[in-house]
Amino acid sequence: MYKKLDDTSLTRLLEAGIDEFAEHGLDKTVMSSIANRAGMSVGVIYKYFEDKDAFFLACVDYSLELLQQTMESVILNENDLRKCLKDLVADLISAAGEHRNYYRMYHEITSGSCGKYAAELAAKIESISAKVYTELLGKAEAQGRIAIKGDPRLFAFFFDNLLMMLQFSFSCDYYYERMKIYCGEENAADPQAVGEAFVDFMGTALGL
Amino acid sequence: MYKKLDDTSLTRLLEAGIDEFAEHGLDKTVMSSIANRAGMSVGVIYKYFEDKDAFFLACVDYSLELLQQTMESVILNENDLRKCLKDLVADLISAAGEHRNYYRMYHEITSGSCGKYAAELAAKIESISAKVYTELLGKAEAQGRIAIKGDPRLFAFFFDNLLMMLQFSFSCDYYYERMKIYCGEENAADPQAVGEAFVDFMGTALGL
DNA sequence: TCGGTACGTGAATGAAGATTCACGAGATGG
DNA sequence: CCATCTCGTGAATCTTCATTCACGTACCGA
Repeated sequence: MYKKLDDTSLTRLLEAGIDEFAEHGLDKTVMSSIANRAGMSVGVIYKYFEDKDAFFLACVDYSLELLQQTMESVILNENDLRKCLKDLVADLISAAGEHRNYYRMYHEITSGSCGKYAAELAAKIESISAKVYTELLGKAEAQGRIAIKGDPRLFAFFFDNLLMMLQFSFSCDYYYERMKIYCGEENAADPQAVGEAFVDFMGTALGL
Repeated sequence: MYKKLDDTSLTRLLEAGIDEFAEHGLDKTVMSSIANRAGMSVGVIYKYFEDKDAFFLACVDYSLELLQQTMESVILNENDLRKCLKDLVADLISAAGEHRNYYRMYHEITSGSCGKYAAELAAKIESISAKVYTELLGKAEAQGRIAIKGDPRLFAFFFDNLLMMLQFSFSCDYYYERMKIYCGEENAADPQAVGEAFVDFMGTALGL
């Protein structure tokens, strides 16, 4: 039963890969399960990709593209800093819930077994978020609204750390459990509430 | 060449396990390399532990014990809140550099391939840090020194998120690369400077 | 319609590594 | 000093995949 791959099939394959990798991690994922899930045969993966690692990296790229789209759709249409921040946080938190697996992929690459790609991947991902935060902080400074003590890069770093953890907390098992322990089930079940608390927290830190 | 395991040998085995797991991750670590590194034979691991997973979990427990010792040695002898915070941060950051591998183990368990242990492990680890932060926040409130808006658990959550990321940044490859990108090489090479910036940041957020 | 090519298929192959187990070296105790 | 038991050893076994490749179907151009 031969079936030619149309142009959407590659996408289907990548998505199957993302689902499997997000669920089991790079090493525990079995190539033939990915093919199964995508409704095609293992061999085809090797027609398009060098090996498992290369395929994994392609899946990472694909999920990053989607994350990037999410981020870019957020920031550009607001003037009020606080509202801007609020929207950013709300959107990212709901994206984390909706596209759980893309964030799991993101988290997966931070793990030890991707060590050899650490530098390369960090550079690739940073280019996404740095853009957003530069813009955000730029606005704030232009408005003379914020009081950052010291190196603004460190400030951006802390901010992104927090935001990243929030996203992981709503997409990865371990961090979700951790959040429940810290904040209680009620809060963990109410992403928007956590987002608002975070905006308040950042508001204070920014001296808003 | 038979050699009886004295009481320190188990420790040696666990430490070898931690080193290997921290370096390669759970799945990529090879059991016989661990035995090699510990100077004994593979078989012995299976005399003491059910299987690879069980051994890994034992290694996690052991590294958590050591992390716990670090945390407990910090907080107890200060009255001034800001100094207390400062010491905590400085100590945790240098611990992250010195006991890199314990933190890598900690990070390893957050990854997808440990999914089935997520809840169990989160509970175990939370019991360590919650104690410290409860104490810290308790002091602050007693002194009427802080102005926490909203649920204090969320505040503790954000605080720990930040601190955890700082520790990962000084111990795990990916996060270290990321920190360099955000903060520049100079800052990444100067843990104490980053720690101080963080204390300032938290100081503002706390309304100190 | 026919010959030839392109490409998906999935069973077969090979490697890697977790786990086992028959062995024998030390310990113990009489 | 011997008999017996304990327990570490590491080569052999057994599984689990990643990767390959001989095959056959669909497509294309003539």
